[in-house]
Formats: sequence, structure tokens, C-alpha cells
Amino acid sequence: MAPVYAPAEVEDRLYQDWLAHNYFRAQGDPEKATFTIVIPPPNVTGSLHMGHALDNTIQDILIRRKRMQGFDTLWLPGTDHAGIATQIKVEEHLAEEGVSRHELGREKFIERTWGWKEEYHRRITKQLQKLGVSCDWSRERFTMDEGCSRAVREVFVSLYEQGLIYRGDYIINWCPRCHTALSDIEVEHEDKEGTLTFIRYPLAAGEGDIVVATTRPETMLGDTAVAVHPEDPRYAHFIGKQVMLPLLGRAIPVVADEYVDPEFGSGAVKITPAHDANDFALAARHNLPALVVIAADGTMTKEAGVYAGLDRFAARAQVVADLEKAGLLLETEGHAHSLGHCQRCQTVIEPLLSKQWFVRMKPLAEPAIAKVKSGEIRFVPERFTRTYLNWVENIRDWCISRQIWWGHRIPAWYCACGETIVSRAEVISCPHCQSNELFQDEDVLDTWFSSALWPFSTLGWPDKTADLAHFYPTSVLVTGYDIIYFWVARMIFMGLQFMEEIPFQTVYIHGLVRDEQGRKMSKSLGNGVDPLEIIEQYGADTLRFTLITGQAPGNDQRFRLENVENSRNFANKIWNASRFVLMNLDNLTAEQVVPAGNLSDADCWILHRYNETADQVNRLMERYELGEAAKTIYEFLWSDYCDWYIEMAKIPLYGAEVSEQKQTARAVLSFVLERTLRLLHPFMPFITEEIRRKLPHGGGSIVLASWPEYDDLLVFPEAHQRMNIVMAVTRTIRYLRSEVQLPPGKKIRVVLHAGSQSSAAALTEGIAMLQKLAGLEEAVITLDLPEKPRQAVTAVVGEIDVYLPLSGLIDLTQEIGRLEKELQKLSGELTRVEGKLNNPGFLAKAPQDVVAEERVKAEGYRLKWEKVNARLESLR
RNA sequence: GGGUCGUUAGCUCAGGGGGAGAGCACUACCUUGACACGGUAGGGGCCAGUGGUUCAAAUCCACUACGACCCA
Repeated sequence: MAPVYAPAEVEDRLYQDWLAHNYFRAQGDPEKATFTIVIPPPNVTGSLHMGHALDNTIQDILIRRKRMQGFDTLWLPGTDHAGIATQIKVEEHLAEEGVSRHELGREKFIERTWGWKEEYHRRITKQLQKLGVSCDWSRERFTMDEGCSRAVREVFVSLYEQGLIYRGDYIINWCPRCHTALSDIEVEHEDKEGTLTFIRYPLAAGEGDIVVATTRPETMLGDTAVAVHPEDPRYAHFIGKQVMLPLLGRAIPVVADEYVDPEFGSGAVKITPAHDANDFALAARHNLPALVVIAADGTMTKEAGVYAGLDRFAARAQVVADLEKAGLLLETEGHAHSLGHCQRCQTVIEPLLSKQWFVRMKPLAEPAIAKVKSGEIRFVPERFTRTYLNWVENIRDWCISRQIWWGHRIPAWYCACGETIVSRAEVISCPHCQSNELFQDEDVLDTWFSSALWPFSTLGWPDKTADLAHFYPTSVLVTGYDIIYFWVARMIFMGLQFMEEIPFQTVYIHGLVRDEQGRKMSKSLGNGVDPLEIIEQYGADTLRFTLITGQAPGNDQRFRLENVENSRNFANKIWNASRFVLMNLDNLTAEQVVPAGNLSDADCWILHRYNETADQVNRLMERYELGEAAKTIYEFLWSDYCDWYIEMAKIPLYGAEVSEQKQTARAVLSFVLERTLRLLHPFMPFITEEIRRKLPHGGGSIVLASWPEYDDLLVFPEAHQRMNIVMAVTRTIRYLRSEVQLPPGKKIRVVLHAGSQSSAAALTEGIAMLQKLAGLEEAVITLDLPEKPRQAVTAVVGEIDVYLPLSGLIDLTQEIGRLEKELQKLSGELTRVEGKLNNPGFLAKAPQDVVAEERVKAEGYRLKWEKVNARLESLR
């Protein structure tokens, strides 16, 4: 074995081996308890980022543990067609060839996009495999594959038949760049400093005018009314009259409506029903017409008169200039307002009146609220329950039609007779007029429509498959808080609607992976770190460990290279510890690895600590505290196993001791290492498998090895206690040595004055360890020390007095100073603890075990204080 | 405007009612037969502020300040 672990030589080989053995295949055994995760399908737009790496690491950890625990585990992989996002990519690609999608035509364009999908799907799959994910690739799905597409049609038609999908003219969010409608949540709002423009609208008849304030002057061309608050005395006499729309000279009415805020601007509002959702609602109440003045491409329509053809922003400038010329521009003032941008291309969203398909949300949301409130679906961390409920409880209808080509075509056909046919199958003739002149709706569905069905469409729905019966509902959904609305909420209501059962029991929410400075990683900033590069350089285990220990549930983390290095060092530490064990195993067989008989205190101690670790890891993992669980294993392996036990084990292994002790040490070293590797396997799958194959073990891959649980047979409290004494004394001697600057190689004599038979016994049992670990040539253990050595440095460990007699090497003044500092520290502790014990309230109300604990502490401090003080006085 | 989260060592962050933790950085020493991607020892924090609850608050509650995010 090389002294430095080289993951590149290991990882691909092991992954291929795992695949070849079908270890990740779900069994589909109806008798067995299941554990199921469906992957949040990555978009086929490009490559995976750190967020994916984290998301999939978490899932893999959960899945691998459950697989080892014997569950029938299914981790179902797949990818998402990502309608708009992918279409943009392909269009950009085409643009490089100088072709637009319209020149290419719909059919050819979709063909090209499938080609794109194939390429990126391949890339994504490879990346996931590099990460080590244990997905069941035989069940892989794609949101636009035949089965998922059938599910989409079934759901659409079914919802339509139930009156939960409708088509109509409403204000939607329009992206002039993507040329499509968007749902509300696909619009990102950003606070921008804008301008509030005050415009004078003269009365059509008679003197006077009314001033309106707007942030979007160009929309005045589409105004069909001015509205004021009914109780606003300033405008009472205008209500019912007509005003002249400037520039276009159209007469429009003044209406009264409660919606108007008299405090804002001038208190009078121009009404543009076709370009503002609130105006649209108001217009409906007052039977006002709607005039579309901004077209789908963001330029002005012919309704805009002389402004027709101008871009909306150019038109704004022109309108303002013309108003000014006409003397109708009263004033402008700075005004902060929130501006919607397209989530995909950042273009300013245009509210636009158009005919779209919608899902009626209220009836679907109700059960989705109930199942979360009842706790049937649980969010981890719990606070995301509120995030979810806030949205679902205020939900609005969902605009699901998109004016793009890449996606699920809406299964609706239109006949010249006016008939609309929504159908699961292709429609050939009109059921109303028998005409064959039918046209399918040009639009496709929102990508999230198909994603919402993912937990059951991937298991075979609408067919009643065995997988669906066995694996639905899934166990956990793992995803980032950024798509709770987009995805999680929608899966819940679709699952409830169509499976009549929740889609998952637990929603585990994690945070974002940010860059070193805490900024969101993004293409435009160029601050993204490619997971593959990290894997190539440091290994997948290292990346996984970095991501999982870097996160606390639900919180964002910063990706820092120094953390990666730390994880890499940990992998190397494991490698070298294992190297040590393997070098010393000496043909130990798997059966001999089980430690039996004649265990030393050190052996018992490490077994006990291992057992505590396993227990703690299990508790933490049950609570989804994966980072803490990983850190617990790290701590155990590095500190307990390497720093202490390996060093202790060297005594029998290197010493000229009886061979039985050697054999026991070998067995314990191997036993603890092998089990710890199993504990660590979900976190670092590759290195644990690689090493375990070299160790004596029960056979088979670690992937299917049994998961370590707490073991009653590995509890050794007395030996554990004795070792703690030996270790504390060791640490103290090391400390004293460094205080007097003894060279590390210098062997010294130490006198240990034990305060009781039991401490003396502990020390005697551990004497070889003390000698080795504290660099002693001799350790004198005594219960009776009538003459305290004067030329010595001393310390107190519990009831044990430690003396390092070092005649000639000691500066007594310095020693006195050190002891005084120690005494001061002890006084502080003693005061604090005694303060508590002198407080009658504490004695009366604190739990008895806490009081007892404090008494023990106080006694310990007092004893130590007295001893240090006595020593000090003897030196003065 | 409503909501959520954060403020802990120089830096990045865990922890979460009863003795302040990790990694990195820092200081001193050490090429000891697993590992210098290592070892040993050490320094460093009124846990943002103010009130409250409690025998006991970094931890719970309220408010304030600053920062981040989500929703209108």
C-alpha cells in the first residue's frame, strides 16, 4: 500500500464493480420493508453543480445506510427536460450556426433538442456516477419518456374533466425574450429605483384635469379609465366624467373603486387592464375594455398609434418626451419599486393579457395543507413547514401553458366550429361537427407540471405496477429550500389527487452551496466550482465528506478549498491507519478478528468508544443530522482510534510480549476498523470499500454489509474509566514535560502518588502505556509518599499526584508561577460551583442528579486546590 | 409591509438551559518503525445589545441593531 491514498486509482474501478454486481438494484420483494427516494431530476441543460453534489450526497448517505440495514431500497434516478431552460440553450447553440428555431421549424428543432438531451443526459449520468451514487440505474426515467408523457396527459385530461383545469384570458407574466407565459413563481422580483411620473389627464368637457402617477408611462396608451377612491373628496366631482387620454386623444371614464390607495402618488390611478393584474381586476368590476398596446415581443402594437413598432422602453422615453412637449407632464420623482424578471433570462417581465391554460389551485391545495399540518408529511428542519404553508395557504391559480416547443404538448384540439376537445389520445374528428379540420394547441406545459408527478409517474403510473404498489409512497425527498414551491408543494397536491396518498413521508431540506465569499455560485459571476474537478483532484469521498460536514440542516454553506483539504487529509489518515493495521495483521482470518478473552483495558476502551460512536451516529442519522454524524466518526477515528489506540496497540505488537496479546491487539484493531469503515461507508463509499476488501471480513461488498448498531456486548464501563485515568495522567505528564521544555526524546522518571487502591490499579494496568505514550523510563506508582520530591514539577489528576523529579532542570520560581496560575484557575472554578451549591434555590429546585454532579465537581476542585496549594507552600 | 434565518476564537462555522467546541490560521517543539495530507503541547472568546423567564441563560421569550433570504 502506498503511503498516500490515491482515489483516482480506486473510485472508477469500484463503481464499475458495484454496477456489475447489481448491488444498487432494488429487489422489489413485496415481503420486505422499503426505503425509497426519487431523485430530484437534474435538468438536461448542462452539467451538475455543487448543489447537485450536495443533494445527491445526502440521498446516497440515506440510501446506503438503509440498504445496509436490510431494507428493500430504491433510489430512482432520472433527468428533467427543463422546457424553457433547455430550449434557451439549444437556441443559443443554433444562433452560433446563424439559424433561428423558426427557420429550422418545430419538428427539426425538437429533434435537435433530443440530441442535446442525449448528450447532456450522458454527461450528467457520468457525473453522478463519479460521485458514487447508488442509484438503481435499471429504473432510470426522463420526464419526457413515454411513460411520464402518458402520466402527464392522463393528469391533464383528468383535471380538465374535473373542472380543475381551464382556459381563459387573464393577465399573465410574459417574458418578451423567451416569448412565453410564466407562472408567478418563475418571476423573480428585484427592488429597483424607478421613476414615478405624474401625468395630467384633462377633462373631456369643461375645465380642469386629473393627475395620475405611474411608474410605467408607456402603458398610458392602453388606458381605458382613471380610477379614484370613492371617498376621496379631492376627486368626488370627477367620478362618472370623462377625461381625455393625452397623446391619443381618446375619451376615457373616471371610475370609483376601493382598490385605489388615496395616499399613493396623486391618489388617482390610470387603468391599463391589458398590462396590469390589478387594473385587470378593476376593469372587470367596471366592465371596462382592455387594450393590448405592448405585443408579445415587447414592441408597441398598432393600438399604440404613432408609437407602434417601438420597443417598450423606447416608447416610454418617447411618451414622456411627448407629454412634456404637450405640457401634460407635471413632474417626476424617484420611486423604489419591485420589478419582475424572468427567472431564466432576467428580462423584465411584461404583465400581459392573453389566453392561457390554468390549474384551479384552491381545491387541490386544501388536502395538501392538511397533510402537512397533521404531520403526515414532515419537513426537516421543521421551520420549513411554515415556508411551505405560507405559500400553499395563499396559493393562486397556476398558469401552465408555455409558448415554447420543448415539452409536453397540451392535449387539446380546436375545431373551426369552436369546439375544444381535451383528450388522452390523438383526436381525428370533431365530436360536435365531425370536421377533420382540427388543430392541436401549439403550446406545451410548464416543466413543473410533469415534475409534480415524478414520485408516481416514475413508478409506472397510470398503470398499476408492482413497483408503484411496493415503493409508493416514497420515504424521503431531499431537496433545496429554493424549490419548495416549484416542486415539493406541487408533488404533494398531485400525489394526493392522483394516488390519494402522500408522495413522501419526510422532506429533507438543505441549503445552498455558496462560493468562498458567501455569494451564490452562478454562471454570470463565473464563481462556480465544478464538482468534477474537485473529484479528479481530491476524490469523490473527499468532496462528499466536505459537503456533508460543511452543512447544518437547512443552512447554506460556503465551499472552501481548505475544508476540502481537511477532508482529503482525513481520507489519508484512514488510509494510513489501515495501512498500519494491515502491516501488522499477520494472516489473521476473519473468524479470529472477533475479539475474545484476555482483553486489555486499552482493548476494552476502544471497543467501548467504538460502540458509543456507533450509537451516537445512529441517533444523529435518525434525526438527519448527517454532518454531525460524519464529524462523530471523524473524531472517533482520528482521535480515539489513531491518536490513542493505535499507539497503545504498538506496545503488544512491537514488544517482546506473549503472542496472545499480540493476537488480541490485532483482532481488536481489525475488528474496530472494519466496523468503523461500515459506519463511514455511506459517507465515503469508495475508500471504505477499498480498505475493507483488504481486511479480513465476512465476505461480500461493504455495500451490502450489515449496518453497525449499538451492541450490548461491547460495553466496558470499568475499563473505560480506568483508561480515562491513564490517558489523563499521560496528557498531564506530556504537559509538564513541555512546560519545562524537556526534549521529546528525553526519557524521564515519574512518581505517581495514587490516592486510592482503584487508581493505583488503573495506573498499574496502564503502566506500559504511560511509559510509551509519555516518554518514561520509569513510572513509580505508590499509595504512600511520605517524602515529596522538592526538585520536581507536579500536577494533580483527580486523586493522583504526578511528580516529575528533575533535579537541576527546574526553575523553582517559574514552577511557583505556574502553580499559582493553576491555583487561581481552580479558585475560579471552585467559587462558581460553590456559589451554586450555596444557593438554596438550586438545592431545592434543580434535579437531584445535577446537584449531585455539582457536588462531585466541587469536591474534585477542592481536593485539587488543596493539593496544588500544599505543593505551592512547600516550594515557597 | 408580512415571514424566516443569522450575529459564538483572527477566518469559516458547529453546538443549543447546568464545566465555551471543530477545521484552518497562530506559537513552541518533534523527520519516534501508519501517516509532515503527520505528531505533542500551547495561546486566543463578558457566545451582537437591552430587558424578561428560571435555582441556573451563549442556549428559552420579547424588543433593538446589523446582515441574508422568501413572500406581497
